Amino acid sequence: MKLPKAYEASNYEKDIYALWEKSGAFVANPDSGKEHFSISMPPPNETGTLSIGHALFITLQDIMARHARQKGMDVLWLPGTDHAALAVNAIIEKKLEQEGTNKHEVGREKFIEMTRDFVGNSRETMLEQMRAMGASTDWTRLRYTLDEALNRCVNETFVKMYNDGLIYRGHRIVNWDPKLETNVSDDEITYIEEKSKFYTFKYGPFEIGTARPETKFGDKYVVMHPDDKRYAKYKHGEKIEVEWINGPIIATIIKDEAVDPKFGTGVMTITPWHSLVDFEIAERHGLDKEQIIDFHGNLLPIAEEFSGQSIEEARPKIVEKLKSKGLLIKIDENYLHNVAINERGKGIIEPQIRLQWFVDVKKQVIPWKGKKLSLKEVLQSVIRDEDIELIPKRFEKIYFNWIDNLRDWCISRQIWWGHRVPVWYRNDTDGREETYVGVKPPTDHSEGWHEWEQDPDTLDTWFSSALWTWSTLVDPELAQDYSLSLDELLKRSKDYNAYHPTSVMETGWDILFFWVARMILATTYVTGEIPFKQVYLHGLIRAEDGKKMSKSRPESIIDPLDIIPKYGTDALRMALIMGVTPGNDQTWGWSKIEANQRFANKIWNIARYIEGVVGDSTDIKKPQPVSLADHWILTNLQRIKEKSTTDLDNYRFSEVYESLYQFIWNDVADWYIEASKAEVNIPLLAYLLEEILVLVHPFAPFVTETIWQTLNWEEGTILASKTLGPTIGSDEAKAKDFTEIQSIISEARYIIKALKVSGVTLYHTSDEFIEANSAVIKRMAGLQAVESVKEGKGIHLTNTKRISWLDIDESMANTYKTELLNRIIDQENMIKKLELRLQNKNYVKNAPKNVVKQTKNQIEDAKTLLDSIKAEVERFSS
RNA sequence: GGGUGAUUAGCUCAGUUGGCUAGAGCGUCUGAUUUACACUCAGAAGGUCGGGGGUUCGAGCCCCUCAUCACCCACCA
Repeated sequence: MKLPKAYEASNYEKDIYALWEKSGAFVANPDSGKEHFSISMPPPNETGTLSIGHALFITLQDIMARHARQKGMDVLWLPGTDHAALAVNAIIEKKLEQEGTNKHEVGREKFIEMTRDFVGNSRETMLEQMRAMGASTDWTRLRYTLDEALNRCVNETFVKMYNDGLIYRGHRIVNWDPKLETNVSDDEITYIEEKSKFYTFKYGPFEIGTARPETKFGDKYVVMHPDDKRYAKYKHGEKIEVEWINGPIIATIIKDEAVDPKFGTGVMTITPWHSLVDFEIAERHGLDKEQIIDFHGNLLPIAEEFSGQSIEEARPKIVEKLKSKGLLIKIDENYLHNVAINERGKGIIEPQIRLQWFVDVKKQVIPWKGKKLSLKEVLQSVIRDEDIELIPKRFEKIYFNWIDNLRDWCISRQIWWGHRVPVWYRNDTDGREETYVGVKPPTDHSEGWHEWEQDPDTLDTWFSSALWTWSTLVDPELAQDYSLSLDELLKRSKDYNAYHPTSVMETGWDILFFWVARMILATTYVTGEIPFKQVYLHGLIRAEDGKKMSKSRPESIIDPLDIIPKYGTDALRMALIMGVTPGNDQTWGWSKIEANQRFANKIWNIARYIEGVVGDSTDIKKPQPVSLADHWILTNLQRIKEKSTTDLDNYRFSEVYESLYQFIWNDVADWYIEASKAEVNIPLLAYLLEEILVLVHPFAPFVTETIWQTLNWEEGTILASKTLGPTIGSDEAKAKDFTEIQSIISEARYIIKALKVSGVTLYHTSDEFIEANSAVIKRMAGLQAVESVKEGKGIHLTNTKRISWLDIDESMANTYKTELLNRIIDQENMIKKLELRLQNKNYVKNAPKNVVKQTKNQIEDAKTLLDSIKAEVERFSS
């Protein structure tokens, strides 16, 4: 025997993966003439190692890819990694900090070099981990967001948007992170609730509230709602003199509807430089904006004596000063408010006005379905018109809500790691300035002008990931030819034409806005096509206690690399699939892993048994059903194949997994193989094994391929390349007969067990059916014998119409009699319920005919059963 | 403030457009067995599907409402 007793995953997995990779089975072939199926792998951030979340998405996508291959499609699953600008930058800066230095000391060039080394190592580790997970990706098409061709796509997109007026540079309020010294987008911010002091100050005739007195130095506008009757006597634009922190100032009255009259006193002063709402008020009325806090979080000279002090240092002193001037009215110690922090790096956000690059989401210049739409409108249109389907559908509502709140997208970042903004500036000696926006740096040197200098900023990571579905399909060779326009480049790229739009995008719902929406935005704009037809959104994997896995609780984190060597990749994959549903989080459970390690071993042992039976048989190629069990298992196989195909097409992974589990373990192992021990059909066993291996392969690729390779029934083939074929025909009536055998066996087992007897014989009165199947019944029910007699006494089987009884003394059967009496009550209740249903005229009138017919059949069956149970009880009583 | 999801067996979860007596894994209990597998087999117990109301011949599933938990978005000076 070639297969050892138990499946030890770690002995095989590496070799199996190497075999697949060498075979080229995962390499897409656009010229194959087959229907194409393509998925872009969401490129993991190059920040170290893969997590259990990555393991989940690799498993889901791998099942999709392998399933498509089994249907005979040409599959491209394109792998890649993301440079993850902000996330990586934060890691490097932290490292520098630990080494007692910072990015300014090491300089931009050295910093980027360090980062390159770091991501290079991360990348290698992560690609190995993807292989360990069994990812059937096309490694010949591996991509990286900073590849030259992808970088070109980024620049091309930027330039195209700039020329269309969709990208502009402007002084706008942004979310400034003083810690990482960059701004971040609205979506990268999270809020934490904090208790802080809320101060009320006297401001001329008004009372104003604030949690941030240190921003108030420049406040010279006092704003109230135009309809607020309390302040009707103050006119818009009216000037009043008020005593303030550093002496008297002239304040101007502004009426604006942004003020909530019910909040506090209904009056506020504004700090346009450091608050979005204030900024917008200032914009509406053309007011001055003044910076109070610098980009490191310290006060500027406007604060006079407090200049240069940090926020934390200055705040109490400022309050003290206002108090001493008699301007402090009260302090609320228990004020709850939300503090904005940067998700990466956790710096506290200080809104600041900065000169930044933005994508205009409202300008209507994108040709879409014969109209000119804005980016925002295109985003809405593709979902509303069902060009793109979100799975589950409920995320559409969340998606629309996000778009409704969408503001212009700030795409420039002040970090060093990433795609440089493709814009250059130069001055001439008279101080005039020129700007150049282009895919490649400008090369001209004009008389009287200084050299061109590139904009120091880099682009938001999501700007480059937004192009991922198509930038990865651009031919890298062609991309070096800058005489080609982007349109021509796409047109001539074979992969782009074959694989775009991609079939499905599989990713976590947590990056629906960051990534999915932005891919739609950028791709519809540049290519005129949607990036994908469907979006399958998976949930988070929570720790065993139901809480999020978090670095602050290291014990909560499950590392796939700890699990794989011990339990095997297949066990991990199936544990992740068990009970998974789109959009819902799942809780980690060790019992799932253990259950699936056992399942892999079960498959192994089924193979091992069949291997032994098949031995050196040569005619295993012509399987035909003979016994009732043969027909039954083939009928079930047929059903399971159809079901798993449609279910997988509809992304019902958990259901497919579960029905395969039941089929293999219960039907094949516990019934069919056991029955085959009484009546063997060697070619059919071999056929069945092969079919099972193919069916489970997408879920458990390693154990199935290992079995296939070890058995080596078809020299030189690999299971990963096998397609699903038609099932051998079977007779349904015979299959149904086998279920009757199952009833006989189950009932016999049950009685024997309940009465704790052994060495029992089953008698029947020359019943041909039982006679013909006596070997299977005897073996599987654990009987001494199955014999035909003219008459006799014993405990009768009630679940079958065949007259048969077990050779057990009726006096032993009191326990069983109670059981029978209970079953009589059950059956009578059931019949009553069903008859009531039939008596209901509306039911008969409205329910589908087959449902009504089913009910009638049920009643008949129940009555037959009831009669036979009653007869048995009678026998006991007499 | 607006929105979403969850609530089904002791635990973790499935349950497709409403239609057989609501399922699985783990756990529990009772037995069996040593050449496919103790990573096994046979069997059992365990659920008024969060509460209330409604629609329907029929509701775990649809509608209303309440409760608890989790999450998302917006954000107030």
